[in-house]
Amino acid sequence: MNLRQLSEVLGVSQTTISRALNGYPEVSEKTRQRIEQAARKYNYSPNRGASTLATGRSMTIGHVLSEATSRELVNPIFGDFIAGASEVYKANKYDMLFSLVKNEEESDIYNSLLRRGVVDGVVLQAPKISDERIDILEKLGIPFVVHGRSSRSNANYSWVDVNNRSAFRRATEFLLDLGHRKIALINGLATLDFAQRRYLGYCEALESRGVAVNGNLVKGAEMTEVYGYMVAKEMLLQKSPPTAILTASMISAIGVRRAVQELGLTLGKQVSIVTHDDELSYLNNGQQIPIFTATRSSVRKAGRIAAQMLIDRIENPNAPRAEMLLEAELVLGASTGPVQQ
Amino acid sequence: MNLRQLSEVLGVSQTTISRALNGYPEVSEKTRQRIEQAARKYNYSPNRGASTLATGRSMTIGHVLSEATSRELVNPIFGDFIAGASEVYKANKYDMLFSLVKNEEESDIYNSLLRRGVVDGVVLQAPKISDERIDILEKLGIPFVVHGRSSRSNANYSWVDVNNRSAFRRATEFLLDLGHRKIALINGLATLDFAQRRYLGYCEALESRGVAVNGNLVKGAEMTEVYGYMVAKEMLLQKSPPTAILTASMISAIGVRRAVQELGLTLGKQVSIVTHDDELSYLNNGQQIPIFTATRSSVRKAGRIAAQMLIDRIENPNAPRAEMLLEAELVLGASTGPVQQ
DNA sequence: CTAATAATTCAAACCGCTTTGAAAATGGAG
DNA sequence: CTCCATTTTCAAAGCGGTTTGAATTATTAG
Repeated sequence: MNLRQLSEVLGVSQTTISRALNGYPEVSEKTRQRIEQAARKYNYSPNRGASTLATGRSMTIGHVLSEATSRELVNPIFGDFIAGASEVYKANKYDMLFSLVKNEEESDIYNSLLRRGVVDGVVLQAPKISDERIDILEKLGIPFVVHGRSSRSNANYSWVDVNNRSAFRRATEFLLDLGHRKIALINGLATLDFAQRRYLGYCEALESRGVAVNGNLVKGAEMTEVYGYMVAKEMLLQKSPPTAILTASMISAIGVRRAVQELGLTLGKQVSIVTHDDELSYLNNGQQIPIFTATRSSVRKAGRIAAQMLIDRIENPNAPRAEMLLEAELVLGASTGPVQQ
Repeated sequence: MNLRQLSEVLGVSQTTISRALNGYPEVSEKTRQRIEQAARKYNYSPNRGASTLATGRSMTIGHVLSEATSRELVNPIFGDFIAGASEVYKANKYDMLFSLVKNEEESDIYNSLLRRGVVDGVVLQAPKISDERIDILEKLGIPFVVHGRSSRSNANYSWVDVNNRSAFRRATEFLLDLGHRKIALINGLATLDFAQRRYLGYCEALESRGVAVNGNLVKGAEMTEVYGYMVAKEMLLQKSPPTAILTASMISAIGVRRAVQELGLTLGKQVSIVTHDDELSYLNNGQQIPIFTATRSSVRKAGRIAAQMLIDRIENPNAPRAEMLLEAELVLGASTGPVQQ
């Protein structure tokens, strides 16, 4: 059933139907009722291609996820982030388009999505410290929102981010307070902005207490379980092993725990761990007492906020850029304790 | 730059350009070259809304993910599955549309996506033993492919699935061979088809060796780390605890491991674990020697296959339904050993 | 060199919706 | 009851492609 057919059935012009269904005031309440009822009865919804063409709006938002060219890695937080975003999209009648691209194709895809009128805006994830994508999007003039920030960019864009720096400063200070001095950081990929900020927070805390940053105790790569395991094991076997480890995600923390236990050490005794907990739905950090002491911030919430910001930008292009800095909680769990002599 | 503008610049009709770009034979190779070059130069791509309208094809495939109404849970395998699918979509110039819906809205969404011409087909994930969605899709006449199967449905649909039954039969037999008789199963949600099949495989193996299935040793729910932990702990504290545990995913296996270790037991000694490994990119099952003995099958590969099947169905609606049963490998890891006296 | 055929190119119709500017219907005031 | 202002409805013009059937040009045969 299309618009013309419905208009014939109802004996009313297509204009009137369109107006009635899109909430324009030029149609009487009585007619609107009648039309809405008929639309339901005959199972009519406007064709997407046609309305896109007529309005110039696709009612679709793009999420582009780039995978490292080397290893084909999917970010574990991805699922929860877009789950949050898609709640908001649905409420606002947007659809979500998803593209997975190799790094080197990423600039093209934006151009292509925009040019073809496939999306009305995009969400940028996992920005690098210096990220040319932001400039590309700025230049193309697509509405976009960044999940995270890009430190070196001086473009004026909208973003949602966790206060990674202060979270990791606090986490490090907490470990210092427990007497730890050899504190390792098993970070995310060093080129990513969030990892950089966490590193800065970590350094700040150490330096404020007069503890020198030891390069051997800082590593970063994609946050897999195996990576956490490998690095932790290596560090713990050094002649002067760390007594505490900060790690960038629950997944890598699980790997670190495996290494600790394999070496016959006990969590919270010989080795303390603090991680960052994105509150992934399938990976709760324990129940009453968290498994890991953690800096905690819901990535799903971040998804919701990013989605709403983007919709606002799309529907009101002249509004000023929005910024939202989410503070992480520091929750105390079973994985930390005072340093042992 | 749109088609009309490009045609004016080139001094060629719109028809010719469209044909040249879409690979029709009615245009000379020389003209085609010239047009393709110009398209690149002027950054022209056909508008999606317009071509959707003209062709009736949206070149978009929908993935609908339903979240349990009670707990807002995102399936951890989701990311890798769609990563696989989206490789294939990209190669075939399809886009991927993603909807997260509450269970009760799921039937509507298909109707809506189809009616509005938003997608050309959909992928159905996590089918239940008895799943009305399959009938809905059948009735609507949308091309679709199921990731998994629905045992009670007698509809004739295309699917890709892991041989869950034989995988878990083999895994159970393997544990029996090691002398285990008290073997627990920590399964996925009992309403899901894959969980049912795994349960059947488990029962088959036990019964073939004359071991009775003990209802206290079989549980199922969403596969989170915490769930694995809780159930394992409870079971291991029974008066007659299991000596081996089968679990449905790496995530829950990690929870089981936590319980085992917390009770001061050793993996592969007092307690053996076999899990199913979907080969998630961020959760490798160890390196040289797998952490867990596991039935292994790449969910990313399943995503690729499902995508290709669906594209085939869309482009060739009369082709017979396709079925693909992937056999899981049984890989030996460090989490299993002979039963202890 | 012309006629017949094949290879290209073209103008126009169509896909289904939104939206404009004009026309018709309704209501209120004089 | 007429006239004017206000509501309500309408026909038609896009939006930007694809595709059909006709017209043009190039090629080959006679």
